[in-house]
Amino acid sequence: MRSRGVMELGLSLGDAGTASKPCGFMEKSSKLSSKTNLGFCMGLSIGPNHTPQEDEDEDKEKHSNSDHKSDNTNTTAAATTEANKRKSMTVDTTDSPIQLDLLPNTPVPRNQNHSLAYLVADNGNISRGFDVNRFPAVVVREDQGDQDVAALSSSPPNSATSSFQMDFCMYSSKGRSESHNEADQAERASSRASDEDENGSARKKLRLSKEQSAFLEESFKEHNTLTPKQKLALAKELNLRPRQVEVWFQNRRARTKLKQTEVDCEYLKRCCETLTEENRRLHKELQELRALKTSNPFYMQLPATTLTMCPSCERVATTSTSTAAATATPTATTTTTTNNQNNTADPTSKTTGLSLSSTRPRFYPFSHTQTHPHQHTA
DNA sequence: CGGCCGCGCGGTATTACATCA
DNA sequence: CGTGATGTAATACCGCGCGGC
Repeated sequence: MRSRGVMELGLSLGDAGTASKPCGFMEKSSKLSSKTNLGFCMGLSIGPNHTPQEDEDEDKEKHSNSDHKSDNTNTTAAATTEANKRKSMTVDTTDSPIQLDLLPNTPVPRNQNHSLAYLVADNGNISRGFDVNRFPAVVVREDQGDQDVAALSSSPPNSATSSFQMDFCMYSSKGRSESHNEADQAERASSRASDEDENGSARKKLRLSKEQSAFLEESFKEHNTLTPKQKLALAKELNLRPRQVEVWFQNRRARTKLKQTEVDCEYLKRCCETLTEENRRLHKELQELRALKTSNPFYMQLPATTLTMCPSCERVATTSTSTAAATATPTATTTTTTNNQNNTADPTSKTTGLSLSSTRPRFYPFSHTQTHPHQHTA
């Protein structure tokens, strides 16, 4: 992991990025599955079982072969080659467990028009839908002559999303908006499918299920960047492609940063307002003192230390030796005791690491006296 | 030292969904 | 209630820079 982009403003978003427990998300699978009717209870993986070492090897292999390369490809030729690679990879069943959704409740299938023939629920219902975000259609569908799959598979070889368009599988959509009924979703899915029939290059981008998002969120709380191993494990756990997991984390980091920037902007805005107000107050105070000087020359003959400023609350106060002056000029002292609300919660002093203290007097020859115009609770 | 590779980030396009008139 | 316009969030991609090898 790099440290380059880590919270340049020195802010922390709570859990994000604080934990360093490796593969913490691995511990969450059971938890998540139990609390959210996560659908994938069983996987019929055609490939061998994976040990961590195998995952690592697989990771290496994928990186040497992988879809990731295309993201950094600058030439069209290379992109085309990579797209072809990816397309061919979708036939590889190693990473393509057939998922059986065992949810008792029957959620709304998202893409009902995609074949449901392979879906088995524990109550015996044949139901569910395919999630185009999941496993490769070719594995189970192409030999069925499914026209949707045929349409999907007809993506241009140079389409950067060709493999993605073929990624789908059964899934539970229980968490999705309940405002959409089955017919709705089927209709929309059908619409999408027909769009693809017309234009095979249409990008297929469907939202992750709530379960998937929640799981990713939990993982993000554990660590906001992923090692290749973690990425692989997450992808397997959620039945997503590693690239999807990677992209999700990238976007999640971007969202975090954006939100933090907004918070910082608010902070700075308030600081600016506070300082403006303080500046105005000080100007006013200065004018009053000047007026006092001209109207009451004797006042200025008092010792210089009679007007001091409290370093903690930054109010001008009069000492016992200036009682007469204070009494004579109640306006001045009243004005200067205008409370600075930010003393107890200086917005710049917390997580931002920003400090406006340099804009304020740092040292005052101040000593609290009995005539201090206010009380400190500290 | 330069090239390659992997990765993160900023920017942006695209899509899905929500809200409102 | 249905529908189109609009806004927002989510997902995905591209290009670039950086650091390690």
